Amino acid sequence: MNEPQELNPMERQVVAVFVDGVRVLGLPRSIGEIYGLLFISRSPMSLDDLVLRLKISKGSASQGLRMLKSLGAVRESEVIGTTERRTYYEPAVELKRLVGGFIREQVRPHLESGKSKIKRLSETATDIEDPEQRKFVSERLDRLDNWMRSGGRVLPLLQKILGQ
Amino acid sequence: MNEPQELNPMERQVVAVFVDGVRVLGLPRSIGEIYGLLFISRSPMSLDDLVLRLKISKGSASQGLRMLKSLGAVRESEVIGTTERRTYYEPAVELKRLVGGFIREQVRPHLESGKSKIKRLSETATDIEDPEQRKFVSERLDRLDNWMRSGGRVLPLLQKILGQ
DNA sequence: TTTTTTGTTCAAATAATATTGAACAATCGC
DNA sequence: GCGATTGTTCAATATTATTTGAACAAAAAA
Repeated sequence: MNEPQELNPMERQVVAVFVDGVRVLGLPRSIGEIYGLLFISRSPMSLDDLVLRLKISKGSASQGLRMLKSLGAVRESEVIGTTERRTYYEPAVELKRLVGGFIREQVRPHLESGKSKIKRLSETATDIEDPEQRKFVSERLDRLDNWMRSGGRVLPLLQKILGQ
Repeated sequence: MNEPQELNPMERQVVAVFVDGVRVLGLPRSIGEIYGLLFISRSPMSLDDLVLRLKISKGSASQGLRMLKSLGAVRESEVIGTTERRTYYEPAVELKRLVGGFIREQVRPHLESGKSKIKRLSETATDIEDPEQRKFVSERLDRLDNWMRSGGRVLPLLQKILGQ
């Protein structure tokens, strides 16, 4: 009932590509390992499968799967016709969905919190005594606000374009 | 000849916004501190100014400025009419330029190396014995390749849109 | 030439982040 | 109920990334 231990070369290299990929996105390596292995596997895998094949701890696998679920990057697969208690996972492979999840979970929250911080700063800026200084700071804060707006406008566009 | 030490509240908060911002982009905090302070300062600053006001080491400031230069996010400012030896820096504040630099330095290289890794894997995949398995792996690698292409296509668009 | 100023480099120290694993909960089957 | 299975949580630990600071180089001033 044990899984074959080692990853084969193809699996190893695909996993490496994803490990690299998620690092660019600022996500932990285990996320890339898990998603990468699911991506190149023909059948859904359980938490235990991942632990055995990737040689990571149950804790890592559990947390990694949780994050991948929240990103919409994996789904629980219906294993039909068995009295199987374990849940099996398969990767979501539509780029649109992946990008959407990343934007929703990782990008939007920062944009929002940034916007509100800047708004508060802009209000503070009106208190600055020196008119020259006040003008300068207000201008810069406006610019910052514009950046955020641009970001906000670009995201849905991104999703649209990447959905073919 | 010493700088005023502490950042004032406005400066502190603007710096904090940028520290947050660069973290999302996977860049070190010092980058955000340096750029943030330059962004909200009316006059260009030297390396020493940054060290004094941000209380960071000369090493950090030097490395941070180097990276910001490579990203096109700061420029050396011409301080006219003085026999000043120090170089002074001012921020590049055009979103287009910042996005362009980030894409060029941080995004493109990863996209390129990813593409070539996948290309190599696709060639390897043709050696897989089992036809079903070969088909599956090839499909997935194709998909991966498509993701990369989509990414490549989206970048110039991004730059265009963010350039107003 | 010697000293001072300005800035860079990089090994070591530190800080930030991710992973582990043991304890715990929940659910199933007996 | 009781043991076995599956999965979660989180404090301790390991790993990775960043920052520091001392040594160094280059160029100007004395």
